[in-house]
Amino acid sequence: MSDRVTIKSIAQDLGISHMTVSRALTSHPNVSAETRKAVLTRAEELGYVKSAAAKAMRGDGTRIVGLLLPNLVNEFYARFADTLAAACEDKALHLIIHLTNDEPSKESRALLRLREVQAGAVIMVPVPDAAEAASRDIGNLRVVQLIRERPADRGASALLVGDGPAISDAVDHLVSVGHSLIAYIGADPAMSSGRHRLAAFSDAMKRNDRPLEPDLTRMAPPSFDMGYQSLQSLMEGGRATALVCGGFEISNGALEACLQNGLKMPQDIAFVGYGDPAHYAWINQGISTISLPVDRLARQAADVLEASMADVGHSASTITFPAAFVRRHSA
Amino acid sequence: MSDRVTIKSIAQDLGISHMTVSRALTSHPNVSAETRKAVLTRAEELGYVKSAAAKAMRGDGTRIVGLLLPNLVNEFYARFADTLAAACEDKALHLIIHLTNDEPSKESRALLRLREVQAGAVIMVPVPDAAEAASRDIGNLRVVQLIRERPADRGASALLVGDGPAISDAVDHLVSVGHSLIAYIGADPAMSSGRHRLAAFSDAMKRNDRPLEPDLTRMAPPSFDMGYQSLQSLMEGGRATALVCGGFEISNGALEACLQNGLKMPQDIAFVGYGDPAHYAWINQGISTISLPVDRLARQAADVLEASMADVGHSASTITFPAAFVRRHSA
DNA sequence: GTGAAAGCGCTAACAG
DNA sequence: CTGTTAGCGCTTTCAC
Repeated sequence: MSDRVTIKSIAQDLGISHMTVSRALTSHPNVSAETRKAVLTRAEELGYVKSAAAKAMRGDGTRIVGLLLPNLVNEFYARFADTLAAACEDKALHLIIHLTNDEPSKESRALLRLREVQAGAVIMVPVPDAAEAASRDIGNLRVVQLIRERPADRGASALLVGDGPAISDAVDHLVSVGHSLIAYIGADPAMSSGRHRLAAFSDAMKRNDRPLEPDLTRMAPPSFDMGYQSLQSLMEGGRATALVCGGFEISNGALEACLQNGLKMPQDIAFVGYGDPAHYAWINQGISTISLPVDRLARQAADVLEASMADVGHSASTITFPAAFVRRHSA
Repeated sequence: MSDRVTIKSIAQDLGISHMTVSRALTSHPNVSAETRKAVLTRAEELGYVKSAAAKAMRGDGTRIVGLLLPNLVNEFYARFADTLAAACEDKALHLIIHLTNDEPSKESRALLRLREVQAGAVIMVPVPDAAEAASRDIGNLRVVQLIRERPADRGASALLVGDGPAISDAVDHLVSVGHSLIAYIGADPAMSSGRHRLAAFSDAMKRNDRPLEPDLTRMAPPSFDMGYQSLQSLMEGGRATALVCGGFEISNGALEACLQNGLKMPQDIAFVGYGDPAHYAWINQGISTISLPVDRLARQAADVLEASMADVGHSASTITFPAAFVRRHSA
């Protein structure tokens, strides 16, 4: 009773060869209608389930894809995973999720595991301080980088966000309503995304004759805590009247700090977040933010995944989606 | 170059038998130190990764576990998945996530896929209207039911939430501040969780001499939309002065409706949500809610998972975690 | 200390 | 239309 039901056991049960069973089950033409019916019926009764392991070993490929994210708590990542998982459901793909917590060692282990189960492709948010090792970890996996780009990984596709114009809009807006001491908290420039966002902010400030002040900028590996702490230290400085965030976690952390400190936005500080979780619209009569097209990113990711599962030739592509400055009450 | 690196290819490369390679790689005693070293070095150089498929086919078991959730957008599910995924990371388990959207057909397909890849166990939030078919779908998977209980699935463990006392506390509180027309929106009683929550609400009302009014209760399969619509129709009725929600999605939907309608809480309506997403604390000066111990649930889930992977004997257990009424500003 | 054979479940390639 | 053989990558069992 507890033995696995295989094509052989079905064949034995029916007194035929296992090949006939295999053919019947795979809709192969060369099987008589009645044999097929008998097989199908018996398979159903016995609760036959084909072995993915056996298929994989024959080189037919698993339909496993990996998703590496820092976490699932941040709503951006959660929404991305949600949409991607739904798409995988449709495309009959198995989605294995690994959380890296932005730690290189976890990223390495996750990639290794994925290779063990012969995942065909992986969508990943590369961890910030990518050691050289990373490119070795990917082996023959098709890689799609999300949000952040790690040029070292050759042959990887990338799904990025063009947030320069949105950040620029945010700064222009802040200046237009009278701010001149605008602070910025962002990822450290080691990452492409960190560099680009900082550059966009810096350029916009310069254009408005407000050159970057080290005193008003905070850069480090991005995290909720980093955002929280940075805001605290900024407030201790006592100069900033406005803030632009350059990262999801950072934004949530800084916002939490503002709320806990009872800061009125935009009176005490004009706040521009990063990413647009559903609840931002309802906090403090609306948090202004840089909004990213999560769903489009995820759907595109699903398409890229499927394409890279099918194609034999690497066709690394980089697609950039535009972000937008959404003005609400906090700035 | 693109051929898979196997113990055979390493063996050939080194001019030895693949068995020796296997032994070297598995720390078997009977291998000379220098052979082992040579093998290890070469394997590293070639980027050898052991085939999970081959191991699985030998009956060694994959370390795959499944997680079936309605979605990942609701913060409760996202947090649960996050904590569980982190725990799986530690336990070297592969976590495959399937979203059911509370549709029976998706649940069936997800379970089938999981059986194909020989997942050892699955944690699932059973979909509401479980046809009889469901129990057939689980095959030889170890099942851990989360939040909702489907008694039909024999031998399944369950991780439930004891929210009766918390719901009771919420009602008592509402009555104590003068409410008598208290509405309830919850899952339909077909599900155990729906029944229990309704019973708790009903009992508490009775105890306070406020028998249940059909006019003020809404029950249906739980979803964001259902919560949203139910609140609208409740408001059209114009009688309710307070509301208790009996479900995650319902709570979010009803809250969205309140906010969009510009309802002041608790003045226009005293609102008690269900589940405690981080942002509830910051919306409308704080949303009162029934708070669930997500992290404890997830950690327990991970432990149960690991236990059921190891054990041969089914030891179905049911564990109930207590919920709590968290009073904030909205009620 | 090392190797050869067998078999896990499945299908492509040949026989009949 | 149906059956036999072989082999995917790995480890267990039994030689040497």
